[in-house]
Amino acid sequence: MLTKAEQTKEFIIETVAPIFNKNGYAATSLSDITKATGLTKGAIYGNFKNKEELAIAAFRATEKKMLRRIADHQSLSASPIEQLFLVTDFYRNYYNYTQEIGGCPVINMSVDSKHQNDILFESAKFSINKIQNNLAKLIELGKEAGEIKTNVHAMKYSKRLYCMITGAIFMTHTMDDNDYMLDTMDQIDQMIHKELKK
Amino acid sequence: MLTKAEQTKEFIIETVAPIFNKNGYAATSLSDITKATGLTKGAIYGNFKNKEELAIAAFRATEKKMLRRIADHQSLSASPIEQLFLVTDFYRNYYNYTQEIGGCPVINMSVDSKHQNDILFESAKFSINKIQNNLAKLIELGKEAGEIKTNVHAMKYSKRLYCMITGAIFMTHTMDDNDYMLDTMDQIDQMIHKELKK
DNA sequence: TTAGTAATATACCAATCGGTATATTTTTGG
DNA sequence: CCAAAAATATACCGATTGGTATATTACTAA
Repeated sequence: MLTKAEQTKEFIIETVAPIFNKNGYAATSLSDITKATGLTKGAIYGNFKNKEELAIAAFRATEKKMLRRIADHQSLSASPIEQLFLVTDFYRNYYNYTQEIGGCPVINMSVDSKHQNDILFESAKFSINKIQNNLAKLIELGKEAGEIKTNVHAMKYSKRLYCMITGAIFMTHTMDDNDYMLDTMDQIDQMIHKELKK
Repeated sequence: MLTKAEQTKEFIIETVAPIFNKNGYAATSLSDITKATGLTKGAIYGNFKNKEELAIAAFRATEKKMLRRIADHQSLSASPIEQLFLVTDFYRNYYNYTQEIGGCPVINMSVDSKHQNDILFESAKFSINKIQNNLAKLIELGKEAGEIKTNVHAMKYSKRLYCMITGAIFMTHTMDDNDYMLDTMDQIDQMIHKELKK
């Protein structure tokens, strides 16, 4: 059972996460935070050392949820190559999902925190590495399962895929046009069929 | 001949443009601006209505320079398809170029201004449309010149190319790894050879 | 050279910033 | 139910924010 304090802490994080994600660190003020939560500065600073720590906690929570979503969707199949297709499938709905939380947390955080806050920037990089490693692992498992050509360079393709994905995320959000995403995911699916599949 | 006032105005823009690009709008203060220029608030506000107008002018200047650079590089060949290859060539050096000015102005501005400032956000979108239209025009000219298959959908490919490019820009800057860019440009070159070239 | 004007500097404004010390309320274990 | 402790609210802090009115300096045309 969560104590009252832990509940409050989680409530703050959940409430402010989309605000930080939308506005960025500098453009999110303590008054934005108190207004959104209905709490006072005393409550905020009783639960977090400072604004920076709260921003870090908020990003971590958003990231965790997102990675969980990918993992859950992936697990709909046990076949590695099918899981790759499930990843592109996940991103086909990514715009709809991230619109609600104020955009892609990884892209927003990277751009917002570069030149501003090393810890937050490293957090964004860490997220990217996790996702890329996940893709690379799927490719390796696909090789072991005999589904993917053994001469495929897993990390090279993983980076290539995620690079295309981030481009699609950015363009989709900037131009408010999910076709960028759909077209890119179709491209990646074709790539898997033609270049990865045995 | 530029009057003294026009010189000052241009000096301010040139000086603060990379600061806004690096830090974003909210994280750039008037004191950052006066410190960097060595001028006082009186001089700044004598030349610009407010911080927002200065940020707009700064972005426009950066964007203009960037588009000029692409155009200049493109003009090294008269052949449309060769010009497409010159575009990928341009982006192979893009990381080096944009590092100096604090990152890609289009990506930074889009992420920074979304949910914050409509004029700035529209400026970023406008830049993207310019670049995409340029690519689409090259494809159309390539068709007319008999270099590119006539059944190629120009705008569809233009969007696809720029989508991949922005992904590469983002990843390159975030991971501090130009391989993302080089690999993506190689991919695009192959795409031009296999899918566009007659 | 000078008078008028344009450009810049100075000094100031209220509002807000992130943060804290302390008072008050709420929760918790016995 | 009660006392100790934990959590939250209140009231405040100095610093900084974007912006402005006015004084001063620099430029320009006659």
